[in-house]
Amino acid sequence: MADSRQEPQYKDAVRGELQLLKCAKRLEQFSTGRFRDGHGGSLTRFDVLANLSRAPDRSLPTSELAANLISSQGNITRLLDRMEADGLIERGSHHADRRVSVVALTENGQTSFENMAAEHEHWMGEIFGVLGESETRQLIRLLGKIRARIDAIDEEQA
Amino acid sequence: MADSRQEPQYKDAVRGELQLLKCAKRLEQFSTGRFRDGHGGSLTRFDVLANLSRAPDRSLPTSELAANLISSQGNITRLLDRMEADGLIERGSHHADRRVSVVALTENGQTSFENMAAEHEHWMGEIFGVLGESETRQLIRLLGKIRARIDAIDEEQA
DNA sequence: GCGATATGCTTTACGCGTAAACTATCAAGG
DNA sequence: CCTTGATAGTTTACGCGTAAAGCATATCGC
Repeated sequence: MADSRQEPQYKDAVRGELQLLKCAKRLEQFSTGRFRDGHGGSLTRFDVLANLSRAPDRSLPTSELAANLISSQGNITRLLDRMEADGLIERGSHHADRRVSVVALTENGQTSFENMAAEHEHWMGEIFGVLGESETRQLIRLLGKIRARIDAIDEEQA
Repeated sequence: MADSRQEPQYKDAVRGELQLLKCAKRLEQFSTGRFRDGHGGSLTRFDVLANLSRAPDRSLPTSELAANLISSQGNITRLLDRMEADGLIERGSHHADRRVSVVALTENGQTSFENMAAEHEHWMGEIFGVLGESETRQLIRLLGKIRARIDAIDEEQA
């Protein structure tokens, strides 16, 4: 901080950030838009369904969902409220710990998820097809490095 | 759609999407968090200030701002309401067309922007420093291809 | 001119993100 | 026991995104 020299790299860094954010926003817009038009869903709802569908008995405590989605606890509550109202999930109680509420996929939620997943995979294939396999893996690798770096910086500060 | 063959590429495509979205969300979280702690701002507010700062006389009609930010007109109104309340911008009227409201940076907004910009550049340098120059450019290139592909697909459908 | 239409912005209703305060429950140590 | 502290969820207040309806003003074709 004492030394405020301008490394040439910095300009590309800001360009990189912009490109990254815009690209992600565009992608999210694309997916959410398609989900909205087809089913009632959004990308986040899809993510919830995907997590539940992968879970051992298609159910998870709320807190584990919150950990997988990058979203705060408080938000999950309302999200699940709406999804429960739409009949995609059900909330039950944990046998041993009365604090936790267990979220389970309904039949309806499961089939809804399967339809969405198939479409979603198709779209992503169309989009990432523009990069070859090796470029896609390259992209994944670079993004991973960025993410790890951010995590590291945040930990330093803490 | 008739042919639902599973190309091996598809799996990497979905992985790529996830990685992209998570990385971007993480980055936005990082920047917004730092801006919030330091100044009152957020990444979006910063973007508004940046656009105004680059404009010929530090002012732009609302509609042009809306075009540069990826955000709907309706949202801009409230965003500018808050920023005006915070004394960062001022709204005036257009000399010829009484429909348009012209947004201008205040002194306060300009200095606030300069501080934010310096910090922001520093953070991005720290983060993207983990990639070399060539990898950063590579990342920018790949993201550009993805974005162009999405635009192309959307246009096809339209 | 003047009605139809387009444009710029605001308003409204809502989805989804955060942080922070609150409630209920559980687990541990005196 | 029973306080003390951690943990699971909910609630609240708010920022910021969308779409759609509404209002004022311009503009175009008659």
